[in-house]
Amino acid sequence: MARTLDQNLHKRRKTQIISAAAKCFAKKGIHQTSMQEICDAANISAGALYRYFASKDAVILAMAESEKNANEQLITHLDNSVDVVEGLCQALPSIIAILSNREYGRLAIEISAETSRNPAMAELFQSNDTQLQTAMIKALKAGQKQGTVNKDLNVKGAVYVILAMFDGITLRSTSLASPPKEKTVKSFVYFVRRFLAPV
Amino acid sequence: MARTLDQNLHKRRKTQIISAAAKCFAKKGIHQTSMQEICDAANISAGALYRYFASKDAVILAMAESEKNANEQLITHLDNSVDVVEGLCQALPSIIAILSNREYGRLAIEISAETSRNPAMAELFQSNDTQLQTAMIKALKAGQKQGTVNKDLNVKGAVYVILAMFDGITLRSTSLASPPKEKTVKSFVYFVRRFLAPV
Amino acid sequence: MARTLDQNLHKRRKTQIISAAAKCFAKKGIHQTSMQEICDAANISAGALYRYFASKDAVILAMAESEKNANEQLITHLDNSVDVVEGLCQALPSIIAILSNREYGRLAIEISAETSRNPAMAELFQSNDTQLQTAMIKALKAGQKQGTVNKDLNVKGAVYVILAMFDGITLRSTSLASPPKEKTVKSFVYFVRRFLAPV
Amino acid sequence: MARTLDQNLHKRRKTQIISAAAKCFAKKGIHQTSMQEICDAANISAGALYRYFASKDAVILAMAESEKNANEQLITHLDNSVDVVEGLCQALPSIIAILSNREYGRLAIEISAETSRNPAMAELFQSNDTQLQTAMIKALKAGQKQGTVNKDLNVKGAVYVILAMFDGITLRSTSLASPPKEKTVKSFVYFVRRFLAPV
DNA sequence: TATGAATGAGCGTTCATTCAT
DNA sequence: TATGAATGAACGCTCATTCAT
Repeated sequence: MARTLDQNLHKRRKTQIISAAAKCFAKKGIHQTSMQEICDAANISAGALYRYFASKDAVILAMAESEKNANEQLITHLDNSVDVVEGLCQALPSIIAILSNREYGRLAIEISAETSRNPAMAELFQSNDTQLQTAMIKALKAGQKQGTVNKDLNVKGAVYVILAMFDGITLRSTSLASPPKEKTVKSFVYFVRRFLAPV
Repeated sequence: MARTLDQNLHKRRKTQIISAAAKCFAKKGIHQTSMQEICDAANISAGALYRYFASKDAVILAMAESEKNANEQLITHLDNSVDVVEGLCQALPSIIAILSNREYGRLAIEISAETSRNPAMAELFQSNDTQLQTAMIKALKAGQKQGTVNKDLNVKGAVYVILAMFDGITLRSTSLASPPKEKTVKSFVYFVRRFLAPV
Repeated sequence: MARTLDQNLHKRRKTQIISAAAKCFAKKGIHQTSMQEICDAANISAGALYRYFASKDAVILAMAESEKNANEQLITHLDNSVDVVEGLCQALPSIIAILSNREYGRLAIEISAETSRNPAMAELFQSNDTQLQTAMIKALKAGQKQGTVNKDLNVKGAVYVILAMFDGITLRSTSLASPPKEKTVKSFVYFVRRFLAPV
Repeated sequence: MARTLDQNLHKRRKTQIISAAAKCFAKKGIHQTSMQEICDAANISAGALYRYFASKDAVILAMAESEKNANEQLITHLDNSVDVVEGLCQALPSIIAILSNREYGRLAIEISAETSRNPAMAELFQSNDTQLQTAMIKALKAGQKQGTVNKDLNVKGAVYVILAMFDGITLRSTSLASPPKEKTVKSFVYFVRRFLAPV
């Protein structure tokens, strides 16, 4: 019982720290955020933070790990759709909404930047991405068998194109002043349908 | 005359510093690069650097400014093509090659990250992007008149989609272990043609 | 009775903490050892430790106190010998063995270093040393009466010389890679006999 | 010229830092002295100190290196004496005076403590000691040939005994309240003569 | 104009000690 | 009594920036 409480507390504290860190990182960038700022945001002392994370790098990594939820949502969505293309097209507005969320986007870019220099982050990113790719490839191949996806499509290439598009949406909507407008979203839907659906 | 020489020297020194900074930023990230590292890479003393740039932020901004060349190349290319779609499709492999260049990509991401927090950077990014958007919109509209571009296309949306794709390529090829393979490039070409060309 | 048990427990806990501390101090040095390390070595919580010792300084002092056993052994030995010189010479190999024991030596040096800065430690050291000096002086004077010790000897000075030699053995055998070899031990015996025995 | 000035400045600053550090280390102990305290004592800023020494460990090592002068003085003295034993006996009072100097002794003990845990320090100590041993062995063997040193002596062992005695003097005079008195010094002289001189 | 020594605030991290449970 | 989470000051060290030369 005490054990359970302890572990709960431990998890709660970690979550509390990670979400404080995520906010700070999104606002100021990973390397411009000091541990003290994270502590302040999480309402704990510096010493306490180090009971839960061994270093700033560990906080960064944990934050990145906790960001993979978006992917998981998308995968679940794909798995549950009867027609991949239509499923994706219907989901697209809300996917784009997530991708263009300011905090999500800034964090994604910070993580990307970190990825090219931190091996642990790179591994994490790679494995997340592979998971998403695999799920999409499976869904598209199934679609090709079903006849709901263009049979001439190079599936791997198509997945790359779509994921690049997603990443691009994230990058642009944080760098630019405003997120994609409704008309733009429609263009994305149009593109995806035209690209994936049978001719 | 002496004045001209002076100004030339001044410009050359600035360029030298900026390209040293760019290399460092790509290698270690903007905020993990110290001014001393830039000085060393540029073969200049700390005191001298500050004669050319008022602060680290000024160096960052100047570096970002110097990175807009890629855009200009693309714009020139579009202007010179008779058929936008075909022109773009032919240029695509080399565009993708540029976008997936490791140093270019890392710098682009660093700049993106900076953009969401530094107003001067944001303005710069915005203006570069608008320039590119405008050029592409113009080219696509011309194409629609010419009959080389699908008339049903929402041109602004299409441009957003294509630019997102470009940004996505950059982001993915620096975060992932390897740049897009030949087959993937073909998928991009296939997509652009299918998306833009008349039905 | 319960009281007695309690006090026994209390003493046992203290001993347990002190010997854990001694091991840590010898391994890492007093000031590079954290209270947490002592707690871990003693299998006790931080809170519990502070029920037995008021501060780290108190632990250090108690550890130093517990180290005076070596002296007591030596004193007992001297008291029991009929001929001081021969007694000492026979005991010398095992005394040297104790003095050159790595853990003992390191602790002794740590304590010495502490002694020059901590008045309580200094007092402790002084009193231990005085006790040993007194015992040796007494033994040597008795020897002079008996005729087993050189009558020309300035007893106080001789004791200083011998104790310095002991301390030197300790210092050298911890700083140097190896303890004194058998031949070296013989030299010490030769020296002591030549120094103390009647001409 | 500028070069020479620079190097002079560099050396002067290093010396200034080392002697400030030595004072601090003697007063408070190596690990209880903060870099800030050294900076304050040397009248420079933290940043400046790190231009001259890469780390606290580097300062400690340099300080230890600068302490080997005492040895060198002794070696020179031995080399210049016609009769080793008499030379040593005459030098003994001033050697003991050096060894019992408060700052020298405290530093020596700090260095000893450090030696058992820091490989670089151990190597330094070892090499200094070997140098001194070698010089003394050479001098004693020459003495044996000359007839001024007891021929039965195991020279290596004798050197060990004498050096242990020196170290012991250092250790005792810092731990104890007072340095050895004149009578004690006489005992040392008596011992050395009796130990080394021919029977 | 160029140099590089100097500054000092601020960084990530540790640890003796306290105290709610 | 025992626990171990929490504190916060202080640590070793870095770095953007300044300025005497």
